[in-house]
Amino acid sequence: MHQPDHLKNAGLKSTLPRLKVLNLFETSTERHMSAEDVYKILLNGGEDVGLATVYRVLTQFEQAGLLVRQHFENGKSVFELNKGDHHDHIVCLQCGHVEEFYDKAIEARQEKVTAELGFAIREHSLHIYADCINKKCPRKP
Amino acid sequence: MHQPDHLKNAGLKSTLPRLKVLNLFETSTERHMSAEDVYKILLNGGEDVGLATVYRVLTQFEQAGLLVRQHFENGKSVFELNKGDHHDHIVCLQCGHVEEFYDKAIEARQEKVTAELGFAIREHSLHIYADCINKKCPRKP
DNA sequence: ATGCAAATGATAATCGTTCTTATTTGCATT
DNA sequence: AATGCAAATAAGAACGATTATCATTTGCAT
Ligand SMILES: [Mn+2]
Ligand SMILES: [Mn+2]
Ligand SMILES: [Zn+2]
Ligand SMILES: [Zn+2]
Repeated sequence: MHQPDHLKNAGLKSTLPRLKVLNLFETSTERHMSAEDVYKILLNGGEDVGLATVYRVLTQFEQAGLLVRQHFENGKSVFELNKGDHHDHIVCLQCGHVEEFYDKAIEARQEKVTAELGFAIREHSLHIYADCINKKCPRKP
Repeated sequence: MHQPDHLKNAGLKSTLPRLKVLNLFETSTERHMSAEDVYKILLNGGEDVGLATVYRVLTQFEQAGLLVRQHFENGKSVFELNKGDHHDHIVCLQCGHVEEFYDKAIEARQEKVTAELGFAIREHSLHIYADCINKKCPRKP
């Protein structure tokens, strides 16, 4: 789907580390990954990159609009491929599984409430923390 | 409003640092303050406490239900007096001003959406980032 | 093939927060 | 009011996530 061109278009040279990181996001089953996640997965896959480079590249991809950054409550930034949409997140408190959702009614009410209070809305984050009733919830630490 | 008894009731000895911190939250015009905020305000007011103590006390107050912790996007924890309610936040991107709101419709939709996806909702955070149209928005750095 | 700006990666530094530990304090008991 | 002691404090070390520094390497236009 994404090709090296995407990097060029974003004004980024298509270097090995950047291609590795982009490829990981395109092929991984995990949509939401932290810098540490990316670093470890690449290392385990025999691809070695520097941790500092991973951080740098993730930020560049965010600025280029390739990735979107999320701030969950565990203190670390999590990134995901930019699908061009907007969605909110449900995070399982037991296994960390992340589910995405979009609710038109919620979005509309946010606009309304914010406008009524005299603000011009720019962005928002709605994070729901829950227990997934999934029988296979693996209770990841 | 709160008295030393509140500390005792929470199983906390009424020590000087704890009384200072509690009093600050009760009298400050700023409802939402970080550990660093509390520490600096007390110091400027001639009350000296250790920064580590501020962190410890804030966490204890949170556990005792006296304070509520918020995670905004700047990476630092922010605390506010527990009014016993639930509310969400609008943060001005220009001046940092925090406005509180509660919208029954949003809360209801969250329950519904989450249940439909097979989760049992525990908590959530909704943070709206906006520009306040306030003429006196002081554009704090 | 050559040159060079841009990118990398090892490491140091920073920031918010927590931990460690010697000292002090609240407070119940004489 | 003096004593005893568990609990709390404060200074600084330690920590985890992230960013900055800078010598070396790489992509890529010539
Ligand atoms: Mn997502
Ligand atoms: Mn609030
Ligand atoms: Zn789960
Ligand atoms: Zn403002």
